[in-house]
Amino acid sequence: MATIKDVARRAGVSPSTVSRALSGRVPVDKETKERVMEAVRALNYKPNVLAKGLKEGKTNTIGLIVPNICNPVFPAVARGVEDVARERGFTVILCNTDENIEAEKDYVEKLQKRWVDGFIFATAREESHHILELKEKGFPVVLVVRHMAEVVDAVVIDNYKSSLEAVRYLISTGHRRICIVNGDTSLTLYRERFEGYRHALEAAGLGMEPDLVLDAAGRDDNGYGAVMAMLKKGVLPDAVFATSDPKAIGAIRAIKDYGLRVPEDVSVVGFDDLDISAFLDPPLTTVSQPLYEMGARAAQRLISLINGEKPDKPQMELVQAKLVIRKSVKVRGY
Amino acid sequence: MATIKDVARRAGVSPSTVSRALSGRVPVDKETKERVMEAVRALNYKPNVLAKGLKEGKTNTIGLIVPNICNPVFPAVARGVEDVARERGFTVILCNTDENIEAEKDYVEKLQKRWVDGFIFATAREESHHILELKEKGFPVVLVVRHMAEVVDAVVIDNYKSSLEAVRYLISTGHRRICIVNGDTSLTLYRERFEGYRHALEAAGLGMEPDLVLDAAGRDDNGYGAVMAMLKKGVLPDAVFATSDPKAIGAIRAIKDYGLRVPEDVSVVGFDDLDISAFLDPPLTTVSQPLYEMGARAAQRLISLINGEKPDKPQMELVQAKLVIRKSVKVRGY
DNA sequence: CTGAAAGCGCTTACAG
DNA sequence: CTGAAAGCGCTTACAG
Repeated sequence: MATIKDVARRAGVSPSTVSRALSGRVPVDKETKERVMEAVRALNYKPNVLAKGLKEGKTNTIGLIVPNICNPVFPAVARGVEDVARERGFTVILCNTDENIEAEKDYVEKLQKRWVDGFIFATAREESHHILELKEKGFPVVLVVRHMAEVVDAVVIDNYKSSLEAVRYLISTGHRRICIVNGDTSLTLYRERFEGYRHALEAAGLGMEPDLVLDAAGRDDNGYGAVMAMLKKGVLPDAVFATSDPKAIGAIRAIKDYGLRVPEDVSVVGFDDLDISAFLDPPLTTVSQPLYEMGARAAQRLISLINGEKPDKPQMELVQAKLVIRKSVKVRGY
Repeated sequence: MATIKDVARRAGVSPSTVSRALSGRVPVDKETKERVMEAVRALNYKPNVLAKGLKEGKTNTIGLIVPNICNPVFPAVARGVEDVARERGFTVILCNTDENIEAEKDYVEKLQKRWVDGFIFATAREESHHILELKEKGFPVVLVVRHMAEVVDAVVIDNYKSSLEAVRYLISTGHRRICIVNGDTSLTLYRERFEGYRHALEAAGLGMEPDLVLDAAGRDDNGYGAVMAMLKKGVLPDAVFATSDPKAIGAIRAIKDYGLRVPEDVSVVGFDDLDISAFLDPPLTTVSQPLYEMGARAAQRLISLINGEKPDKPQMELVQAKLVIRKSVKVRGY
């Protein structure tokens, strides 16, 4: 636990000089510097980040707020964040909020007090006023996966377009009765995916059948129940568009348990492209989100903000999602 | 950004008194305390954790070191850690090391210098001398998922026993040619799982066939290739014991791609019980690891250590894993 | 180029 | 019960 004083003593200089030699921002006599470095090595000196942070008012730490790291979308995002953070000398604090805004506020308050230099939120909702407040206070904030209006920097995909494209693909392969298994529509992202679905149908002159619009909005709801209930009612779609891969997995399970085949009887398209999705039965055709890249970019952006870059206006970075075609969709010869 | 001085001024007392009123550890006049609390509220004062940490030599922060949060075993562990950490007023820093010992050492060195009060490692290997060193220095350390000899506290399952039980189940359901798809045997945990396999076969008087011992040790190797290669060689097991669920998924995919059915032709048992495993086709029979609980217990243990509890000797906490029987194993009427 | 001093925001022995 | 002082380990204007 050598301190700067120990190093100074050993190198025969003052602590100030040690500090300067280490910072590199101030000219220091070459030979002095060498002596300091020598002592640093000998003592295995590591500056105390706390003291440094207290003095400088920053800690090189960022808070990453996710709904739940167990939701398979977020590990890759977190990994992207952490990789660029580390590379730039930052450390990341992981916070799970379970979509609970009060819990999130508490967390943010706790971390904010000079603990953390900025936040990445993967939890944004329309009601997330605390995020706006942070931003207004001048606190560096960036959003990922979910965005809020245009007022806060965000790294997201174009959910509307991706969903539109996925449903168009289903239509172009001969599907006419396309069911959607949607998530929590209090989230913009799921509303956008729904709009993509709606417009794709509309553009093809297909009406939207209320019976084919399913909900799987709960925390661990993967749509199995909703799809099974639909089937049991005798409603038979020729395709299911699931707005997440877990929901696609739930839908496939329900279809099979009901005694139908995927994709021969019902095609299924997912959204996410999780690691396992290529290994499902059948391998899942799905919208691939570049989750790692989104995390990485969010971290880059945040670190720029922390380093004092003042962009004229918040920027919404769109990263490219793309439909990955595997085997869960049958080309129907209508 | 009110500081303790602002509060003191407003309450008409000294900063020392504010500090004492807030700590609760020292008697303070009731009325004075009220005035202080009043001022705290009015100013929305939050103590600066950095300053506090600098003074007290602790930060209420723990480092969680995992190989890769994208490996689906770790999110649940992380969640368990974070939940109990938060409850006890701690914050968790997430570190991914990709099994790279040098990267890990760097990380640990960086965090150690009073940044972090203790570590939870999910990355332990036999070569992890730095973990031992930390421990020897008196730094609070606990291991989770993987353990090291008996010298460091750890929260793990009995991998040998769980694996033994799984293979016994396969034997008791009439399987005779049981293939194992094993992971990286430089990890104790995979060696233990292998031993369980070996002993179960031995106890049943079944020889171990080298052709049925498969390796899927690489980072993203889920065994698809190894199983497919075996099948193509004309080696046909009646069951596959996969030592992780991702490997079970890879094995199932390979078996099906080869034109065989699961479980009619080949049964499959996994290990982990991931969230999706119940929704695979067929729903996977697998050893369920209580990952969340393991994380939670590891955090409890670590926080006890941080709070100065000095157990006579390191403790290896065994949590219970259990075989969950679903539909990927066929009872064969031999 | 370098040292002595002040200060970041707290806590805690030391007096009273 | 309470205040003034010292100190945690750094950094950085201020002199020289």
